[in-house]
Amino acid sequence: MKMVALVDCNSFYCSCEKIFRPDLRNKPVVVLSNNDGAAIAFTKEAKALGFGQMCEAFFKVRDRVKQHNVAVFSSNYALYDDISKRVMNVLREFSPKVEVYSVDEAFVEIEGDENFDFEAWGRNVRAEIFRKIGMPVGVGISKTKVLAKVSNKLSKKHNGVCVLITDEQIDRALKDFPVRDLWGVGARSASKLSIFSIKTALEFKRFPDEKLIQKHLTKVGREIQDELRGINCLSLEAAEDKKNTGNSRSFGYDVYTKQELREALAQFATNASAKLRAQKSVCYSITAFIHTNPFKPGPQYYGVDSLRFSSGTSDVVKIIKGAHEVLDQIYRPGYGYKKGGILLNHIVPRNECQMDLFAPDTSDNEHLNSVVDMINKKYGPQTVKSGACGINQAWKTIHAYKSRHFTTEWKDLLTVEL
DNA sequence: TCTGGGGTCCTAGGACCC
DNA sequence: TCTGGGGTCCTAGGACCC
Repeated sequence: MKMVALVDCNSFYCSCEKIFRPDLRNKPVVVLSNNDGAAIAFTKEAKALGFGQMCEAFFKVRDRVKQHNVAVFSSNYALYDDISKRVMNVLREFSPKVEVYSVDEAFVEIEGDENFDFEAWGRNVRAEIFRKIGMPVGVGISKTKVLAKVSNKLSKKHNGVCVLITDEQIDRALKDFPVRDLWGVGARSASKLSIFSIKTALEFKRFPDEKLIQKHLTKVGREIQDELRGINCLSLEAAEDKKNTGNSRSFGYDVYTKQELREALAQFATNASAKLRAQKSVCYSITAFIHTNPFKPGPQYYGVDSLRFSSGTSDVVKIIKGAHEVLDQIYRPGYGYKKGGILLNHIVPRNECQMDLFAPDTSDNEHLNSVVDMINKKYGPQTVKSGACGINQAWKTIHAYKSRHFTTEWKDLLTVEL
């Protein structure tokens, strides 16, 4: 009997911060988005105080945060990524089949006969992850991924573990489960379903006209319906290489000069090309964009364009050059730019990459790139990079409340005094 | 004052081919 | 007073996810 578990971390970003701040146990904690613009993660204590509205502008709640003594952190993605990897490694001790679905959750395949105690399995996973990492997780177990998602949501009310295996267990759970809360059903799909008087997951499961579902919700909706019926449509998948990758940021202030945009895009190109090399891939084209602040009154401009490389590349020098060429096309003086970014497209594994016989310079400077990657791995990200990225980077995102890189930089290692 | 960043999948429709 | 039919590939846009 194969079952699927969804394991997800509770208030992941906040929990990462709390690992290194035991004084914050049971205290309200909030983590902010880039630029410290909005609150994006909350502990249950913070939610109880009325925080928890996704993307609430931070300046609006700053006074209330102080008043309630809420701990505030800027987002520290280097820390969260590292904690995530550690959690996933513990999961792999429990099953060879683990699909990392996002930074804070994973699907895990469990095999067991009729006598297997799935509940105990879930409790064990929870205890181990907390013991080894200090991360609290919820575990939902059922027959399919969609049902495991439902089960996981219900686990919050069942001390962190929920098992839905028999038809009675499943239907009882689906009866009170709003269809909008199903994985894959967004606001659009939910409102379409309400036309057919489908409000709960059970009504969706039992809705007989599959062709109608296909027509309005496409194949995606049809498969969700099947998964509710216990039919596996969405199999567990091994981690695959990214098909697109990119890097973009809001700037700390409105940027007017092309020189600053050149620096920023060079930095984004540096970050994205490192991701590409880490998965041993190359890309065939690059897209760059810059745009003004859509929330500000006044004239708006959105500039975007792409270019193709003559051959597949992951060379940071070529990718920066590409970003700058696109910038030359899209830059319009006079605007205050709030955000910029780049995307790398048409990604293929490096060993499947075809060379262009007629292009003048097709060879990546592989030696240079690998030495740079090696140094940055050993001494920390950004130890060596192109001068095109600039030195001061005044445009950079604001991070006023950032914690240290406890697990990824030697200089930030936590010291404990006894 | 501020309003994130990084992805995936599906479909329709245009371009192109024979 | 008609101007094929069938197929593939690519892209833009929509929807959704965390």
